[in-house]
Amino acid sequence: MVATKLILTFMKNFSTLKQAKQIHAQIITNDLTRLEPLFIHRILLCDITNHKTISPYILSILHHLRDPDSFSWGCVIRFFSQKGQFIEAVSLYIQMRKVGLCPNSHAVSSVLKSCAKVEDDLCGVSVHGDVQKIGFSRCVYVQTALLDLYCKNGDVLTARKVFDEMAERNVVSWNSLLVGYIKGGNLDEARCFFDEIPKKDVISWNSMVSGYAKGGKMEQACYLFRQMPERSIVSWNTMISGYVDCGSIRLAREFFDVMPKRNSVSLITMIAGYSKSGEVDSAREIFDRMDDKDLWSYNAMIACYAQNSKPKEALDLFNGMLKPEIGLHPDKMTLGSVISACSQLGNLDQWLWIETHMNDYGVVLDDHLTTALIDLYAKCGSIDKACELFHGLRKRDVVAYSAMIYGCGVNGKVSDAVDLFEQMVGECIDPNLATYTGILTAYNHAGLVEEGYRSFNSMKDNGLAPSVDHYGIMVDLLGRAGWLDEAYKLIMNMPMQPNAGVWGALLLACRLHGNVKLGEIAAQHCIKLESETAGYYSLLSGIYATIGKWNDAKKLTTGVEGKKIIKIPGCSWTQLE
DNA sequence: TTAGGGTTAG
Repeated sequence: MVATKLILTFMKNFSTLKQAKQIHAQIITNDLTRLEPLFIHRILLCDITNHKTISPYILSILHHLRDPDSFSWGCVIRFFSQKGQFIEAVSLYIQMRKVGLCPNSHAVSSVLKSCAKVEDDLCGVSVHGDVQKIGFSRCVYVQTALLDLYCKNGDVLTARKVFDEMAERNVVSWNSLLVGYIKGGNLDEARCFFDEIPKKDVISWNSMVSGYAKGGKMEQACYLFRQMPERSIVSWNTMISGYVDCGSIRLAREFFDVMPKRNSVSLITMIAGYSKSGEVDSAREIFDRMDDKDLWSYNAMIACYAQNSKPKEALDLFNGMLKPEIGLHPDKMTLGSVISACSQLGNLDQWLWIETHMNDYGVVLDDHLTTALIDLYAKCGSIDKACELFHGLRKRDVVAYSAMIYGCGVNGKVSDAVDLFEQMVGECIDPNLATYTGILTAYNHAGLVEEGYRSFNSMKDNGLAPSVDHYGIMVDLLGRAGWLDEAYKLIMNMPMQPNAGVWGALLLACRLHGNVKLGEIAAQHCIKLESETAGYYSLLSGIYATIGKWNDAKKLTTGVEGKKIIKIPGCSWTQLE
């Protein structure tokens, strides 16, 4: 009975890893093999929030059983599957099969769900083989999990076949296939299927509304939403998210304001929406309203700052999140935004500090984070480290190549940038706008006008229309090389309004080459667009000074002092603080 | 066993 008591303690009383370790040690020393299996199963089925830390103990308990049967294995597999540890669930299933045990329906339906999540077609197919061999044809749970797996793998035809052959179906079977049709992109077909569902529940309705919302068909989504016999928080959140995705933050807010009950998803969706539309203050207002701020809320707000050029605020919030009174651990999402913020500030130190805590956070660098780091290291001048990370990537995509090309460009390694560009095209990866920003920057830094021009003109061959930033780089490149008239002509032929960056590049070039006529034109535009920037006045005054127009030069300088215009410090990739 | 929220390059 001592052991029984210990197990009950294990189930109810641990909230820290230390406690779990102590209780586990007691269970092991009391020889668990003599316990009734029922108690073991109760441990596994109990709801433990701190599941990651107890996983090793669950495995240890399984291995301490003298002769674990298929029920024990099934419980453990279900535990891992329910707690989101899908790879572990699949690997346990494989172990169980190796031991020669026949899985029960719990084990099979759980492992099918896990297969769907780990996106391994092969393991799903082999479990399907088991299903047919062992014979679960009448088990609605197993059959539904199977059809869901095929839906998630994008094979709706096979899913339909499973559905048609099912001896018994419930609403989950219908919903699973409905989502399969929706994910397949054919909304009309999905709608016909939805209309056929004999007893729709709120999930059927939500799925269909979400299908319309994700497909950008908000009118249909709204029409269906109004017809719903009952609505859950998810229904409202789906509508909000749909409006956010199509850029209608005002309509999203209307739904948000009238919904009967809100949860953290509602708030996070609004934060992301405001972030997308650049309304950082409104996002912060929502964030401050949240009572229980979890990791997702912090991630949304930190991402909002990072995406809206407020890197300092992003890092402040990140550091606040780590304080003991909040005590949250960052995950991959957090670090992605934090690295982006570091990169914008040229602050490598903050990252180097984070790196020493990676083991505590339990975050492993994936390709996504590594790509962000390539950008960070390259911008901070550590091009060799960036290169090392780039070569360690499992798969190099257009983002990784673009970051690396840009990194080579700003570090004066033009031939490396060109090689990478060609290598990328050789791997059949299409360059995008950012790739061209990188390669044009490289040509610009090296002063290679003709090569730059050729590359700029080749953008349209790849179906890309240069953005205002690409024009800015070209004007800079032409201007620095002294081709001022060509640069001016390029500006005049731009399909969009030139911004202060474009005119500023021309102004700088005029200062370098002492061209008063174009310099005055450029300065006029710059001042019109950004009158508070002092740099333009001093550039123009510099042009006057080089040709001896001292009075004009002086007038401008005193004008600046009189107006108290802000001087923007020279831009550099080193930290601005 | 099914539905709603986030991350990388410029």
